[in-house]
Amino acid sequence: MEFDRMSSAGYLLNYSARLFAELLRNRIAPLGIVPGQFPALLALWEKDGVTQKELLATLDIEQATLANTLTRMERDGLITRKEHPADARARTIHLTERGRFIRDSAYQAATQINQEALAGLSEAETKAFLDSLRRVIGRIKEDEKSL
Amino acid sequence: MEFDRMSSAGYLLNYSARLFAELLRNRIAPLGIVPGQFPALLALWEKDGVTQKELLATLDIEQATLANTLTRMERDGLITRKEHPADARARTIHLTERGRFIRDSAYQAATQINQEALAGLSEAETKAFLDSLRRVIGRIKEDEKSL
DNA sequence: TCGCATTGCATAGCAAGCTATATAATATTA
DNA sequence: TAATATTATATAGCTTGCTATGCAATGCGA
Repeated sequence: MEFDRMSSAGYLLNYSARLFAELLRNRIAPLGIVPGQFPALLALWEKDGVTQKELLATLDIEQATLANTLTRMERDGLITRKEHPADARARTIHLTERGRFIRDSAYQAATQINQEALAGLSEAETKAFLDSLRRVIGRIKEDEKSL
Repeated sequence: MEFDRMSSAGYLLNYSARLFAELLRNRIAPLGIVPGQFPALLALWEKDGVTQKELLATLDIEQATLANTLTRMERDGLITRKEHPADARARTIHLTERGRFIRDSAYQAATQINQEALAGLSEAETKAFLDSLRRVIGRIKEDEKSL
């Protein structure tokens, strides 16, 4: 009556994010990776051999979340971690051969999912949609600072 | 280079959903509730005394997720569960006084958050944005069926 | 250079989502 | 009506996010 979920940006964003994640999960399962590993993989495909701290700086998650994700990625044979040559606290993160190998298929999967999910929108609508998303994100991050 | 997160609907949706949830979490913390309880509360404020199955039918989550959320809501003193008069397998779900009491403040908090987060968009842009979200959701759910 | 602050990472513990499976009660059917 | 199927809910175990905290190594200032 008074609060319609389907008119609430917060609700719609949560729901669509879950649907997207599910789609992606199904699509990349054959590659042996899961959605939470995607951002870290993207970053490592760009630049390998970095420390956790350097990797973290390129991602929008918390340090503890990344540490746990990296542990699972190591368990799954996607990365290895070596001692840092100069700082015994740090470790450098390296893609395994498998981690490197799946790159193209993973890109393709993600690109396809985005295309399919947005297939109902025109090119102009898609542009506006992504732009609105970026502006909403920017707005919330501004807001947070002023707390 | 080849895959820019900030142009990926999936990434932007995940990120904005997390930011929204964080905002909501902070805003409703004083009420003693958390974001995951919101949809169930909305439904119960509309109609109380229902079974888990009836409640589930109005939500977009899985049965097991709801069962766990209800257990936490009971622990937190928001609901109680009574034996169903006619079916010993089922239980009816009832808001406590506290669960009923926070209704208006919770509505207000959610409404405010939506407004603030969308404050950078014009009315027309907001409309288009919500409409795109609903269309994307619809599209993915269609897709899923044909798997 | 010794002591303290900072830094890099890990761990604990929680929420909220999922799938798969268990359990008990009810309903159906041979 | 006895055996079987279905239904309502709960539980186990996983991921992905979070905050708070621990711990060891490094860096810096007196």
